[in-house]
Amino acid sequence: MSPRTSKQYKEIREEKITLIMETALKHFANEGYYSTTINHIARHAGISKGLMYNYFESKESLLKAIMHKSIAEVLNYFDIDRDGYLSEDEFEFFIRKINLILKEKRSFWRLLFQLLMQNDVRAQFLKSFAGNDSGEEPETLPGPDLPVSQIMNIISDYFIRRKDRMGPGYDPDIELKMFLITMKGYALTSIYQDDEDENSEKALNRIIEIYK
Amino acid sequence: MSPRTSKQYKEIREEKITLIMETALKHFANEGYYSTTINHIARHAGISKGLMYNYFESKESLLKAIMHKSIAEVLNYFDIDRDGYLSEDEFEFFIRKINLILKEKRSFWRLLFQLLMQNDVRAQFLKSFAGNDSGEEPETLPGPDLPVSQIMNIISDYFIRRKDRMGPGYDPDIELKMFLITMKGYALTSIYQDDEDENSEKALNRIIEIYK
Amino acid sequence: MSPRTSKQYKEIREEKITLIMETALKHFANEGYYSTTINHIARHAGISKGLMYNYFESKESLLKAIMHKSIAEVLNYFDIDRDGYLSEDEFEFFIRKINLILKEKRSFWRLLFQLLMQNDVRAQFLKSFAGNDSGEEPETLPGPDLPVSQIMNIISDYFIRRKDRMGPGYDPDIELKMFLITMKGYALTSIYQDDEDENSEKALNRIIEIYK
Amino acid sequence: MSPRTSKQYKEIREEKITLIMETALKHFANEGYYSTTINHIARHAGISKGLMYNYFESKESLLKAIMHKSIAEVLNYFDIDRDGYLSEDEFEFFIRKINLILKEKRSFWRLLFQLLMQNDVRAQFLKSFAGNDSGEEPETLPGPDLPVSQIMNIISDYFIRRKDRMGPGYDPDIELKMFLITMKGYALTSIYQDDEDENSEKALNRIIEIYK
DNA sequence: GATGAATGAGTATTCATTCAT
DNA sequence: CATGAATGAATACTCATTCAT
Repeated sequence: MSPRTSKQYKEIREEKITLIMETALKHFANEGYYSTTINHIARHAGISKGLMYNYFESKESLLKAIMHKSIAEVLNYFDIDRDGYLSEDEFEFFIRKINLILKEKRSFWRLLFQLLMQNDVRAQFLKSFAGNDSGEEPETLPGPDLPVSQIMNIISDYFIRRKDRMGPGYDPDIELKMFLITMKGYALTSIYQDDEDENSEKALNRIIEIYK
Repeated sequence: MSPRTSKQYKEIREEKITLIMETALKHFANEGYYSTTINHIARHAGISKGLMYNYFESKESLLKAIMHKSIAEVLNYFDIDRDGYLSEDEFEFFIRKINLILKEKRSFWRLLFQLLMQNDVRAQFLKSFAGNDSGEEPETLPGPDLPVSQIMNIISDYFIRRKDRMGPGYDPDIELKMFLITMKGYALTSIYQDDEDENSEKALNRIIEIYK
Repeated sequence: MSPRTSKQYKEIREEKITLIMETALKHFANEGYYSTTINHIARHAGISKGLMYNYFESKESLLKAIMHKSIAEVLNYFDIDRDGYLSEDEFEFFIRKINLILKEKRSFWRLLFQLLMQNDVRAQFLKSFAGNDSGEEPETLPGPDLPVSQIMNIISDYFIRRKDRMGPGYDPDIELKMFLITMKGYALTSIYQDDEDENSEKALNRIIEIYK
Repeated sequence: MSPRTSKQYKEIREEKITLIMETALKHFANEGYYSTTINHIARHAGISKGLMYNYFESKESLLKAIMHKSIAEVLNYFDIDRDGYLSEDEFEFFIRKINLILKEKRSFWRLLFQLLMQNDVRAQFLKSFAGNDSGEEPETLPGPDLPVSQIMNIISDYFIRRKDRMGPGYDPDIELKMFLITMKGYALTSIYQDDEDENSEKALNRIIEIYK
């Protein structure tokens, strides 16, 4: 009956925080942020409503925490701190990585897409990301300074460099735009597809074939 | 002195119904269905809360009415009752038409995308459309018998026929899938783009170039 | 195309008033006063909502008008202005008359019973009828000075006089009370009985047999 | 510091549920179901509106819960599981018991009578009780299998057996009907009588005298 | 007289949030 | 740290009543 050490407490805390966030993310993503009640989350997480408020100030701050964390994980995944140069093989690798992360963090992506569809939320996101000349790919919430624009720059560079390999009439801006459109469509298709599809795999290969 | 004729009443009614539906659509699309209150809609439409309920049974039935009408308009636009054959030029025309309708009915598309992101709603939509082998492009609500699958078939045929013009290694299934992915990405980009972009026009031309 | 005479107008007015009151009474009685909406009444009477307000100030005043009229009719039926003496045959006649009027004005009675079950309404009724020693049989609404207590007195007298015919141990107060209880029960049974029942007839005869 | 035990929680819950139901019953009975607002109930119960909805899904379900419980209590009171035989003394006991329960559960009876006066509600009640040849004494809501018809049968038997003690010309059907009418009238009089009346007591004795 | 569109006060209901234990 | 009873502001919805035509 000795009291728990503060280390144990910390573990419990973190465990619960993770549990709450994961449960919430799943339900936010599937049933929608507004339709998901705190009660619902608490029940499915097997905890009490009150406990949630021990860890998160409000429903909205829970949402923000989830987005923060997810975005950080996604960006981490891309290991951005590199030289900023994308070789052809790295480009293919990059796309395949996106594919993986789409499947792995499907709930997050669903939630993100969902949130971006509301004007006020989208506006807030866009403010968090300067350097995005076309408003393409706004990615986050009141996040910290997130290097989305860095990624965008690297990709942009890739398409500019690619000009050398492609024939005349190649317009990097258009190709970049087409690539972004395609990836957006691919993402949307992927995260709302319930069963794995072999055609998806083939489509991904085709995308690589076209834009590599 | 004497009461209005029933024709006059009908006109008033239809005018108000249109006003309400358009106001609601705009706000549902921009602020989200759940975030938009009936009060908000009424205020912006310049009418009272009560009047809305003279014409629509509930907030949800208002939503359904909007979706019904919009879907009907969109499908009408495509003039489905043709021979079911899509020539190359018709294909281009078709894509350009989609582009126009995306811009013209932006609010509807925003709302549709938004709704489709919620599992239960999406499920309902998908049930309304049989013959859609991949679950692609589910389009409606408890709509009437809607020819979305017909359109899908016509497009599918187009890509199969295209095999003759393309070299070996051409896979109609994959090309169709790629086309759908691209159109989805294009649509998503288009309806959430605030200002018109010349690159969009060029991207559309590129899409036609690639899939024609 | 000559304008209607004021006499014709009056006829129209009275016709409509009757129509509205009868329709309202029917629905108040069957679905309850609160559950019956003005719309409902208007629709079933085949008139507009507005017209109702030409003739009645409010829903409540419509109710009061109905009760007034019905009560007047019922009292009329009893032809009170007699000598105040009830012979044995007149007593039987009186009971049979009640039976008839219960069946003829079933809707009114249903409504009356219903209203009397609400404290505030009942209180208002009781105030309208002084001279009612036991609070029994309160009968009306803000009616004019209605001779319910007169009737009560006549009946009371009847039971007192009856003492002579009955053996010792006969208590007029108790017999009166029993009679009132029985009639109340008979009324309740009668007005909520959908199909005519031969036993009802026999029960009525039994009541007469007992209390004559 | 530590949360309440689940036993404590249960107690609190049950206490509040009882409080809400009793408050609601009182007001439903006196002011009528429709005229009684949730706000009104909450205020008089000294709780918030919201709490009511923690325990009851809706106003209607609160009503149903009240009826269920009351009916169960009333039936319990009659201790139905006996031999199905009613002796003369038991019959007297039975009537006196009814008298007691009328006074003890006055609010319930008022509410019941009130509800039975609305066609749709009455219809629902009647469906809950098969085997009731005359539609007399319909007693409940979507109740469980309630032995009202059992009671009716026992009473019916009593009146049939009584034939032996009574002279010729005795008709059990009519006597039963008369008894039911009388009891209905007695009940109605009793539950809407504000002050206790010695004549009531005498009337009850008279009823026993007549039908024993 | 007659109509029904329009209003808004009132009602039931939901749900994030607080807090005593 | 943990619980769930309790709150009340916000929201959808109803319906008697008004009024321009």
